[in-house]
Amino acid sequence: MDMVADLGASRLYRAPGESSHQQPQRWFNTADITASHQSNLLKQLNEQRRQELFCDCSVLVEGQLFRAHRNVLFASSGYFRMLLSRGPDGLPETVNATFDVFSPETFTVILDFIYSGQLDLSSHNVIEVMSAASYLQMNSVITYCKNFIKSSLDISVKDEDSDRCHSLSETCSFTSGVGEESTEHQQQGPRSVSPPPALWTRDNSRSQSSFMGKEPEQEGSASALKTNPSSPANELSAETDDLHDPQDPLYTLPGSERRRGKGGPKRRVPNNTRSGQHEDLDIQEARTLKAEKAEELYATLPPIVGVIGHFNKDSNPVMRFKCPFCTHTVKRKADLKRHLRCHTGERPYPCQACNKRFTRLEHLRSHFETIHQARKLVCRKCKCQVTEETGHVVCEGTRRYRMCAACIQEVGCDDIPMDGLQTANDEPALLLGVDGEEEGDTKRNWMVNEDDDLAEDSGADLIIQQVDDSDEDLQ
DNA sequence: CTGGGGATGGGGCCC
DNA sequence: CGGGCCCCATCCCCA
Repeated sequence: MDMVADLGASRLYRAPGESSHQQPQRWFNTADITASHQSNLLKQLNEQRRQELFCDCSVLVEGQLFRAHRNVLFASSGYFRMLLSRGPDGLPETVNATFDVFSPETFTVILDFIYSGQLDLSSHNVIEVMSAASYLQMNSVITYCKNFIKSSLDISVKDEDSDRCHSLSETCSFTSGVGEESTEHQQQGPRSVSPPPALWTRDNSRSQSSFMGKEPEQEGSASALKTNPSSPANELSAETDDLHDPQDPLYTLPGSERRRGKGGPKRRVPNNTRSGQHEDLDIQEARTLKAEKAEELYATLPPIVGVIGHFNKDSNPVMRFKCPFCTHTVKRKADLKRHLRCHTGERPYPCQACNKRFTRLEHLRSHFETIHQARKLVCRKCKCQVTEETGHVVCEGTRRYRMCAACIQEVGCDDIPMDGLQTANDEPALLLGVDGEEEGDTKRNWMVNEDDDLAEDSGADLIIQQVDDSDEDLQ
C-alpha cells in the first residue's frame, strides 16, 4: 500500500493492487476508517451491554441495577479507574458499585454517553449530570455540561460573539465516551461519531431559546442537586466557576480581570460592515433575546430548595434556601439569587468607562467611584488627605485619581504628558453618553448600553485637571 | 521574598 | 424583594 498524500492527521492510502495508472482510483482515508471502526466498535459494545453480554460490572444506582463492561467504564471514568484498578490480587469475576449520590436517570444519561457518545443533556438534567460526571471524574462530560450551561447563559448576542459561538458549537460536539479522557480535545477530528444535538448550531443563542421552550412540562423533574459531602461532586462549585469563557465580557470569570494581567480593559471592536438599519434591528432583537434568555436562565435553573437550617429559640424550624450548585444556604431567596451569580457568571452591570462587568450594582458603583471618578480624597503618591479643592485629579487612560499639589509639583508637569487642564466644571468624557450628550440619569454614568461604544482608553494620555465633584454626585 | 495597600467579590442584614 | 451598606476574604501589584 502506497502512501500518496499526507493531509495532516489523516492520510490517504491507495488500495492494494492498484497502481497510480489505474482509473478510477479508490482512496482510503485512514481517518474515515478509524472513525468508522471506532463507531462500529462502540455500537458493538453498546449492543453487548443491551444484551448483557460479557458484562462484568454491576452498578447499583438507588436500587436500580446497570450492567456494563469494566474495561469500558475503566476507560471512561476516573472514578471507575480507581475502583477497578485497586487490589494487588486483581479483581473478582464481577465488580459491583453502588451510588446514591445521583439518580438512575442521570446514570442512564452518563452510561449512554459512555457507550454511544451521545450525551442527552437538557436544561433539566444538566446540573445533575454535571454533578454525577464530577463524581465519576469524567472531565469531558463536565466540559460538555459547562458548555451547555454556558450556552444557556450566553445571553450576549453581539456580533463579536458570533465567532466564539461558532467555536463553542464546535467544541460542544459530543463524541465517543470510550477513551474520551485522552481524546477529548480532538473533537473536531474525524473521531466524532455523532453530530451535536440540534441546539448546537452556529447561532446557539437562538437554538438554545427554541430548545429551552421544548420541555416546559418537565419542570418538576429537575430534582435538586444531590451532593455528597465527601464526594468529588463538591468540586462542582469550583468547576462551575470555571465554565465562563475568560474572553466573554458578559461572563467573565470571577477575578479573571485581574488574572488576565496588566493588559488594559478589553475593547469592543465596532462593527462597521453592516448597514445601520440592519444593525438597529439586530440590536432590538438582541435586547429582546437577552431579556428572554435571562428569564429562561432562571427558569431553567434547578429549583431552589428550602431546607431547615436550624431551630430558633421557640423550637420552630428556620427555613433557609439552598444553592443548587453548592452547599451554601441563605436566609432569603433574594440573597440566593444574588449568590447564584457567582455560579452562573452573570455580570449584568458593565462599567461605562472600561467595560468591566460586575455582579452587583454596588460593586460597579464602588469601582466607578474609585477607579474612574477619583472619589477617594487621598493623594495617590503620598497618601495624604486632600480635599476636592486641593486634590488634583490625574487622568491616566480611564483611570482617575487624586494627587496633592506637592506631589504634582514633585512629579513635575513636564514629566506628565498633559492633554490639558480642564476646568472645574468639565465633565470627563467617560461620564458622557456615547453621543457626547450628558445623560440626565446619573446612573447612566456607569451603566453602558450593549450597543454603546466603549470609552476610548487613551492609555498614554495623562490629564491633570481640577474637578469640582459636586455635580458629579452619583445618587 | 514579603508585607502593605488597593481592588474586587461575596455574605449578612437593614431599609 | 430590590437596593444599599458594612464587613471580611482573597487576589494582585508594588515597594
